[in-house]
Amino acid sequence: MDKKVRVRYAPSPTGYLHIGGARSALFNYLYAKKYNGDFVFRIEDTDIERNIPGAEDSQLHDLIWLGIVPDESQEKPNPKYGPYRQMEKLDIYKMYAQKLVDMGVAYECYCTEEELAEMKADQLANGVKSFKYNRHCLNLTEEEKEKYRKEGRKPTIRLKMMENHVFKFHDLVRGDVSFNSNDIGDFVIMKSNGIPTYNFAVVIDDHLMEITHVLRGEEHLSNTPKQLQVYEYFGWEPPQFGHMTIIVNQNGKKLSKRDHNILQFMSQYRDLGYLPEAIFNFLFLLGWTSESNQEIFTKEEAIQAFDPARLSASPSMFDNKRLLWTNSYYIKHLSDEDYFNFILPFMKKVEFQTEKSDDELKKISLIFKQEIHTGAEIVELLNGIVKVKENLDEEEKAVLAKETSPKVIEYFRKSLQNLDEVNETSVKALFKETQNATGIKGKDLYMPIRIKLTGHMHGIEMFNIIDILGKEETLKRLQ
RNA sequence: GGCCUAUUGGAGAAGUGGCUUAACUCACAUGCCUUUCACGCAUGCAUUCAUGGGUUCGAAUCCCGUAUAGGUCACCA
Repeated sequence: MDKKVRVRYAPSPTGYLHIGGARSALFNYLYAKKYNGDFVFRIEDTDIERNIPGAEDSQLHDLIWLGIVPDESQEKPNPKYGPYRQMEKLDIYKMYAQKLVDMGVAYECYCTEEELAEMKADQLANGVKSFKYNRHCLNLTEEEKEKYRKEGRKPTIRLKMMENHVFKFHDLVRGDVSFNSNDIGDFVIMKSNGIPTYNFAVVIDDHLMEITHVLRGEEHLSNTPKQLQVYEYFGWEPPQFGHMTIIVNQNGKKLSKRDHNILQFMSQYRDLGYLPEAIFNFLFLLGWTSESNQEIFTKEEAIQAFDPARLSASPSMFDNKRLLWTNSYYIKHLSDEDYFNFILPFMKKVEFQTEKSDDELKKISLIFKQEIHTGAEIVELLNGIVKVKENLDEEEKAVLAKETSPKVIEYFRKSLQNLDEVNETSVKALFKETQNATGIKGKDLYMPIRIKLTGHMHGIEMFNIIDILGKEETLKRLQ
């Protein structure tokens, strides 16, 4: 019987859920669900200086918001596989590192940061093509070690790479990939503070947690041989790896925190009124395409369709416009009830002239359902109606200055005053009546009134504007 | 610099030797609808697959070189 599929998303709690992190979590999740496996959420918190309080909880909860719900996490531990924080397993790493030392394939290294930097500079100066640790401490005697210790030096533990050994593996995304061990220097597996490095801790964790498949960012591709070396020494079977391409911005550069054109964090999208389903769908198609050219996927459809072999091996550009399009699609297809629940918090930010009941708000919200791309847009659109734009531009002034305009406005205002009920039919009839009485029609008829009411030449239908403003405010503005 | 990877329109991309005079979606343009904008609908948008060679009856698809871009070479993950 095949092993149960187990995958993981393992962020370091150095920040909030990032768009790229969400994407790798998504693909791992899809893979697990497609094969009825488990999706594990694990914390890689070995860089104690960069950890941020609260980051691990927000990472987890933003993921859940997106619909990517872990089967195991620090909140839902399985005793067989926990703990889910690396800092809670320090003894375990220490024990495995010692095993490697005892096997003679790992050794203490007493070199200081300065000595290492000097070594690197020397190698570079002597035309060495790639920097590798020179194994200065490989065969240290007990006396030499003791001497270093007396100087106050704390050792790291380095893994001794095999000689001329080819690490070959089948990458789920890229196909067969191989590296030669000669290109890789002996790397640190335990830092001098007793905490394991990433490349060591992942291996121990993935093995202990029985992880079967690892989909991760391309930046890990060249870490893979190091990790394979650890697997090899322990005689463990490595998981299957797949390296996804990175996300780049419009300039083809890797997404960085300094990129202000692209929102980086999930919470920012939530606050702006993006729907989790839309982001899920957008992320799904960032570097992955379906055979059928389908563009809109429910979660279930995505699970069924997903195949890591169809992940693109070339960088994916983050296209804001496409995200907007996807989100507006999902907004349009919300039921009126769901739409209202989604949009209400945004509408509450608008200061209407008169108090609005939920029913009234609901009616108003529906006017914009086909139009908005994000929840936050409705605030802007409504404010454009609720507040008259103060400085008219030349074109707008010209419309009001036209000799026919005062006539239209005056007649319309008076008739409106006598109107009992304001609704679509009655307002339309009013325009008809104004047209008949003044002999003015088309743009000359509608534009002056529109500009008088909102200050804009474009916007939603007039009866809706009047409805939102209320009769009293409308009359005031027509004065 | 070493190692690894990628390169199809404005963007995401399909394409794995003949069914491709390169699908589909977004963007863009035009037209229809409409008092206007948006929505919706219709139409248009790569003689060409980074580039130079080669293999083949036939190449975007296979091979080699060149260019460009990215990743990595930490006691960061």
